[in-house]
Amino acid sequence: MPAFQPVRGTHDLLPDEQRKHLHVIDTARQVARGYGYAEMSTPIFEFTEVFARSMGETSDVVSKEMYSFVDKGGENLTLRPEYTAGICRAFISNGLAQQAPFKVFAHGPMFRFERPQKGRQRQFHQIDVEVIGAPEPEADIEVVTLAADILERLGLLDKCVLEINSLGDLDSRLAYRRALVEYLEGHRAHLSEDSLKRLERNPLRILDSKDAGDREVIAGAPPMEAFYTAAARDFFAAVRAGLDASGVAYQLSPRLVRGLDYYTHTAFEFVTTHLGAQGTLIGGGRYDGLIEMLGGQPTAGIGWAGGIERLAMLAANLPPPVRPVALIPIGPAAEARALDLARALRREGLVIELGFRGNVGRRMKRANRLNAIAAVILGDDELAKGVVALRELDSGSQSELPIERLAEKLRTLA
RNA sequence: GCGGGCGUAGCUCAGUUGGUUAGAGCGCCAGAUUGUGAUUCUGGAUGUCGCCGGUUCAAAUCCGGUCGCUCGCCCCA
Repeated sequence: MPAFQPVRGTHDLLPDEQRKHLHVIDTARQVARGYGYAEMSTPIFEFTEVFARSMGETSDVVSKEMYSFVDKGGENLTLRPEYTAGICRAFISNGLAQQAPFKVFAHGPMFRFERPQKGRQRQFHQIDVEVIGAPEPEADIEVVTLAADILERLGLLDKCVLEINSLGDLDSRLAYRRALVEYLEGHRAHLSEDSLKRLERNPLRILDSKDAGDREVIAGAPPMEAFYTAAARDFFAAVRAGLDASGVAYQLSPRLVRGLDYYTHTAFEFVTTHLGAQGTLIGGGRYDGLIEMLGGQPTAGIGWAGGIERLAMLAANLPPPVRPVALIPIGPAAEARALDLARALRREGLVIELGFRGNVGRRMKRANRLNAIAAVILGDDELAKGVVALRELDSGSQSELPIERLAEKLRTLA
């Protein structure tokens, strides 16, 4: 029988990899807490409509990348491809409008049926931050600053660039879209095949194209900012002023657009050149129309998501794994005593590893492999004297000490 | 969905114009050391050469298909 492999685009998070993920999550959680964001989770699947309505039926994610299925009750469900829609759904279903501005941090697995690539898997993981019920530019500033602080703590801020843009409010956006389509229609002959398709579904994305021919056409396109309403222009100016005041460096990217339909006003990405083609570490923006699209009262919102795999690949400052203390009993009497001793030491907060089998040599070898800081050897001789032999594995020095002083001594080593 | 590269031991990889029993390093196991790791020395085990088919006297090697990985397009975190 052939051995099973993990499903394409999925990966096991073995302890080493899991440790990196936890480092990213813990760092983000701590920084978010400092900003007053509480942690929450939503279910991994939702009614398909939650995503279809919010992200837009024509977006690539909804139209061809969702893991959708009909459950045994006949419900149309989808494994979440992103976090924002689910959190907004939760905001509505739990009647959280009273708590606005509702500020949360979340993390978890996401699912998209895409061709796997470096930094792109079918099951991947995100950290996520949302602020719902805050129409003020201060929310944009806070959310972006929070992202920058997380990146800094991970040692990544100097490896990426913050690009920001404003898509304007709904009126600005519709007016600009009309003007852009009109301009692009006049240059059809010079557009790439991909962009011709985008012209129908999501013309703004053409601004983002990497194709050389497209870029020439785009260079002559009307600028988005010319279509901002006065309110949209003021809003964006306030956001930029706030980032300046916070000392967060950014680059204006007039052609930055995002792939999901719900974005308005501020759009931003922290982009790195260290990861190949999938260079967005954190991306997000404002989604003032989204809650309403999902059936709630008109409510402003802004947030972002960061790819944990991508962040983990680059993150520095990874704390080293905890070094255990190996407890090595010799003989039946000592083994019985060791069970009790191990529990007592763990209650003291120490990390105790009991090898389950083998002679002293084998257990010492295992202790070494686990990078144990010390081995505590407990045999009949020691038992009779009420002591243990303590061997510090880095130096190799060994000494005897009374068993009741062991916890205290081990704490000084760790 | 489209294009390029790659699949040999647990890991990283070598393997000549197709030619006998497929190799190295690391790791693993055992012994030197039956109450002491790491270091040193000695010995040992481990392969459906991704899979299926074809060419050939002969295939890890050439050809086709397939699955997987990987890089890019696309998309996005």
